[in-house]
Amino acid sequence: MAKAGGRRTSSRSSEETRAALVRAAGEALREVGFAGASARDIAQRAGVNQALVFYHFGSVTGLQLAALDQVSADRNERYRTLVENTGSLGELVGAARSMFEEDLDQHHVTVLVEMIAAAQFSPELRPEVAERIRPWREFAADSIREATSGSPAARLLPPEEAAHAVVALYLGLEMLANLEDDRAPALSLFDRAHRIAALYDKFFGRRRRT
Amino acid sequence: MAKAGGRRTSSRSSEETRAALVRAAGEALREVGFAGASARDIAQRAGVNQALVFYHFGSVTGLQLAALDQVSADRNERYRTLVENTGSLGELVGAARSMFEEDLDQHHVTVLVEMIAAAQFSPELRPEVAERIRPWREFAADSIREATSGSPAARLLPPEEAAHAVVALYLGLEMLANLEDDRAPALSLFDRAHRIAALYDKFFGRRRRT
DNA sequence: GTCTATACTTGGATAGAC
DNA sequence: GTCTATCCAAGTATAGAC
Repeated sequence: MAKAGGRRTSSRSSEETRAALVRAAGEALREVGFAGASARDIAQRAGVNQALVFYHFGSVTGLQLAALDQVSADRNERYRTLVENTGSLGELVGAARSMFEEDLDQHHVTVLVEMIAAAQFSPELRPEVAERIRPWREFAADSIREATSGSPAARLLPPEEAAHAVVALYLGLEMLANLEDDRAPALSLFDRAHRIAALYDKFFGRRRRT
Repeated sequence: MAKAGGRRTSSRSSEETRAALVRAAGEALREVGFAGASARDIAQRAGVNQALVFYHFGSVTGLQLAALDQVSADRNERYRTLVENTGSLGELVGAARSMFEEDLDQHHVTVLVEMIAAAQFSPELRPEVAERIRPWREFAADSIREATSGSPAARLLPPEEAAHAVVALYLGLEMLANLEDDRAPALSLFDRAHRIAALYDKFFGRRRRT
């Protein structure tokens, strides 16, 4: 409240510094991983002093979590806009393929995997990371539910369970693609899935409420 | 050759020391992760001096790779014995479920995930880790190929591609189960798959060459 | 809020005695 | 082959000046 009105030249930072640090932390996680994303490394990327990491975020992991937050929020928004324009299961798979490549190109999932791997051995980090994955699964469940509503598919495999599998598969495929530096196997799988989904759409579905 | 015959009391180690270190490295990877598996930590678990890590394996990562080697070999053998007794797709899925729980209980896949996550940012580690994953995928492909031979399934999704998906899914499910400390969603998926596989067996398959 | 300086810790790696 | 001792690098975190 008292901040908005007053002097501008001197207090030109704080919020900006925090943002720069979060941004730099994300970059560091993408480029040098969890282990390499030290306070010194991140601060240098942000062009600020190392001590500010602790002043603003308490600890390095605190900052890393903030970075994960941002990546999660960005990705969720992006996913929503991509999926909003889909009306059939086939289109949904197509959107997933786009997301997959985009995530590979920009190493978004790398950040996630790094944090998950690290959280495995940090009791205080694990719940935090788990919390940030939940939106992914809920979003997947919603998308699947909508695309298969009114068809027998939901009886064979409920959307919530399908979503769990989809998220796990997505993570695994990204890991393998990064590890082997080859996205072809994954893309080929998306194409298979697309064909099957199109077949599915032919029999059921495809009733948009315009 | 010259070693087997001679004195026993003094040279009682070397090979044993190496084995103890490899074993301890695996334990460390399971319990404290890649970052926590330092030369000092591992040496203490093995009950030997820290310097021996470098004498025998050149570097810590060298030792960690040796540990991954051992885990990979152990797991592959175990998988083979489990799958050997399966003749249908349903039984294959059942075996996979057993492996999944066993891997969760003993944190075998954790080791793998830690190494994959670390390899992402280590140009010399990446090919090594990738090399050690290949057997997994080949084994999965063989199993699937055999269980679906002579059926139209292979046309819809070739065994090699299915294997890629299975390995990715398996990795992802283990990661999520560890992260959320809840294996129920994954087990429920295995049960769904089992039901579908049983259905599949009813229509095709089930011709053992006894 | 931001910087400099510094205390403290941990870990990789090697030299040299045994 | 194994141990002790040690060097050096890098990292977290804090105190205190600006």
